[in-house]
Amino acid sequence: MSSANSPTREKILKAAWQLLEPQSGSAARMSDIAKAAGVSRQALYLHFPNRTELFIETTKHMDAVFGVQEKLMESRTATTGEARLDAYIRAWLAYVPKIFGIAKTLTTMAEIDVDAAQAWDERMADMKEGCAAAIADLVRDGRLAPQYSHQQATDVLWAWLSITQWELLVLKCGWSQARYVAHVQTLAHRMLVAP
Amino acid sequence: MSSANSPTREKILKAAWQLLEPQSGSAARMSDIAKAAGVSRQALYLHFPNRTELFIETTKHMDAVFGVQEKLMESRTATTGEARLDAYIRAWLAYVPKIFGIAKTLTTMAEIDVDAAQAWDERMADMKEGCAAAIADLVRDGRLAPQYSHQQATDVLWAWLSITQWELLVLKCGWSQARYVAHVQTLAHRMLVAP
DNA sequence: GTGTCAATTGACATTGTGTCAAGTAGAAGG
DNA sequence: CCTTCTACTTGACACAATGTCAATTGACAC
Repeated sequence: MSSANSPTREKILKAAWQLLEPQSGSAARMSDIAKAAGVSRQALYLHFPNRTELFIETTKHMDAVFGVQEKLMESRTATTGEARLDAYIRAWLAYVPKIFGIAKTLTTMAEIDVDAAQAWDERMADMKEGCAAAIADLVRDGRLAPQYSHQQATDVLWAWLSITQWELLVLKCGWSQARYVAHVQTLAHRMLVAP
Repeated sequence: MSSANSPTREKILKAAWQLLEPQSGSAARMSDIAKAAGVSRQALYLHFPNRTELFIETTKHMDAVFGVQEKLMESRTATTGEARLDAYIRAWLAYVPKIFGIAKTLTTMAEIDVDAAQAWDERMADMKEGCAAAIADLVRDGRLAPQYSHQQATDVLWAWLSITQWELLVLKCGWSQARYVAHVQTLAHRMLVAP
């Protein structure tokens, strides 16, 4: 397993990341990653116990590089609940295209692999907390639409921000990223915010 | 490949269907299906060229048993566009829980297998046609909300009716089926139908 | 009876993951 | 200069799952 930040480990993570990029078709085998990283296949197992764990660590690595947590936290600085909702939607959706490749891979693996499922669920739970916080501010301002409970509003916002939803409209229907963000924001305002 | 409706073929399809049922964890190997069907593993290859094709045929078999096409067609009999929209949403969402297991399996396989991807895409394209037809009736009645084009309205309705969206709210968030149907219908009315 | 057809049996190739053991190269330190 | 430690390589192997192949069985029809 060796030290947490060895250059070889970095090379492997970088290669995995690159191979999971949306365009490069998701069949990233251990040997592919090893070749891309310029190390032996066995070196991968010196740093990660298995394929699943390698991909989980890759997502953590991406999170660290992009500073997701920080970006999502910025939405906390908004004064009104509505502004916070907008900021959160914008910040999260800006992140989605970057993580799409690995997200798809992990969710696919989650079908069979319990660890992958758990890692993914945790990730989605984190995102949901952000949704809940934004809705909480809306409630505080007395602006949550009356037909939704706090919990239900959180649930639907979370579902609208899901990566699969982004995939359907942006990748399969060809919407632009900008149009998609505008769409979700409209949706959130019209359905969740009281007039 | 043998004849299209032999009893063995039926047994295999039934076993595959049963093993792909949502609750029974999606790891359905060829040997599992053979055992469940009470035939040898090789018998599967006498009726289906490979695992992908077996699952594709299983979905077709389910469609036939449930009579999806007919049920979805019934929404055509609605007189107003709004009624048709409601009917279509209701008919499709009633079907989703039944096909969830195989849907998940096929979409997972689609990540690696081109044939599975194509079969799934075709299925989703069929569903989208139903969306387009409902929206067309709305347009005919002059009731489509002005901010959406015909195409965009079709796209969003299609995305809302996606199986993954159902999965998020019903399976992961624990919404009841009835609440979910009501939610999507509210969404469609408030966002797509002009006041 | 004989032929035919579906199904079984058992062996095998292939691909990918993960494990293991022996060997190597280089840096650190005496 | 020599040892020793560590990270990495090499090559072999076990294992699971898909898919292929050939020989065999058994039932039914003619």
